[in-house]
Amino acid sequence: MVEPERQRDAVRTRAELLAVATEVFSESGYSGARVDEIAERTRTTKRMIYYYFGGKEGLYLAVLEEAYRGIREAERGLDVGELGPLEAMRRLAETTYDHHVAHQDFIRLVAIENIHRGEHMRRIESLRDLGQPAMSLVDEVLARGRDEGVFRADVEAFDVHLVISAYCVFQVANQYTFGHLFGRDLAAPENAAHLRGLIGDVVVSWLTRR
Amino acid sequence: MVEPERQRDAVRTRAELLAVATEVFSESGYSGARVDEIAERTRTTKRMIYYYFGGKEGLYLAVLEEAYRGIREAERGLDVGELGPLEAMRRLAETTYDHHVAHQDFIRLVAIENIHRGEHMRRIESLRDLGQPAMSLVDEVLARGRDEGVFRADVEAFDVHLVISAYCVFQVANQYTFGHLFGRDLAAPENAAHLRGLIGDVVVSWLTRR
DNA sequence: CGGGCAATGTACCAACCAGTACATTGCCTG
DNA sequence: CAGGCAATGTACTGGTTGGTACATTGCCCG
Repeated sequence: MVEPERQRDAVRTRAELLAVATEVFSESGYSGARVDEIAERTRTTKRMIYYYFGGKEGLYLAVLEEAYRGIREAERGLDVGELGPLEAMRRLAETTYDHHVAHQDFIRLVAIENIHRGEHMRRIESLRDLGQPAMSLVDEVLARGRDEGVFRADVEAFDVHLVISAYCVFQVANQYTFGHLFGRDLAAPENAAHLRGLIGDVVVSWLTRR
Repeated sequence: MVEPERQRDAVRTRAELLAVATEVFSESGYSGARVDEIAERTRTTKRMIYYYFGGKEGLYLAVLEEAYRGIREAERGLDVGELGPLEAMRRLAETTYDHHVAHQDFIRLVAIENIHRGEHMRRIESLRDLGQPAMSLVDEVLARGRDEGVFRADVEAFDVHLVISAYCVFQVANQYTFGHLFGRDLAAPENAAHLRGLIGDVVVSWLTRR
């Protein structure tokens, strides 16, 4: 049964504002984003931004929180339980790569938030220690590999997660400057397979005990 | 002989504007930066920004060009000729780490430029293929290691440079969000030695032939 | 040493932009 | 079905901000 297209729908209005705001903030940064532009791209008006989110900053906070929530959701879908530690770790790294490439808006929001030294993020309670689940997954695979004697024992999960994140975030976040400096396009489809395999290789050969 | 403090000094005025603008743009981003604030932090007035740089964007372009020029200068100081390929590569990675930690303003400018999809950078002729020198250094060490049989032969200099850059840039560029998500401070001095050694370990164990 | 121009300062403007006062309308509940 | 409130629209504002018109001043060169 399709819902009748109501003229008034608080949920839809709020959701639409949030979706458009995510786009605009991610395109232009916090200061660069225009409240009027966000409203214009919506079926509603600027007035509603103030009604639902209090103001530009409140809207940005909601965008940030929602974006992180979405990422956490996506992370939950990952399961490497049936693989051996070596292949599991490779899968982890390469899936993280895919994941980042598929969520460029989110990476851009994170970059923007870092420009502002994380001052907004710090005020969102639900984001505290949000990284834990992702790191637990790494830790699990790492521990399994250590027990089986295939991984070296002197590396922490945090370090592994850091190396993987750094590589995958950089791909997206710095694609324009890095690409220009070296005359290569990190986002070009023909490079994807190689770049994807690269982080797998790096992590596996780093962790493999010899 | 100390120069007399002249009241008028085109060179000094221009340089001061550029230095302050670098700070302000790096602190607040392109849209967030205020022309008036830049002028206020200077011994001169806003008028001079338009006199020397044409406008806000011209000033930003000059900041970007100058920042990249400074980095290229710094890179030239690096010499790993007397070291064996293994130690040279480690030195390369760890020095890059030091270098990025020491030039956070620059990393922030790069992040800002990426938010704007590199549209300003593309218009600066002197930045075309500026990455070449840095990559040549990596290539040299890599080739030496391959010849001596200590490095694997299936990795390109570009890939190595990418992995190192990604890790080092991430440390600085994402310190706020990553630090908050995991309750760790990437910039804390007590973590520096470990984080520095980490990228050395990763690169060396990745490249080492077994 | 004085004319002329580079360099600088002051005061101002018009557009922009986040935010709001006030009116209105549709939907749900009793 | 009607009354009340959540939800929405319109029109406006005051401060901000990039940019400029016009005046002035100090330095260098002939």
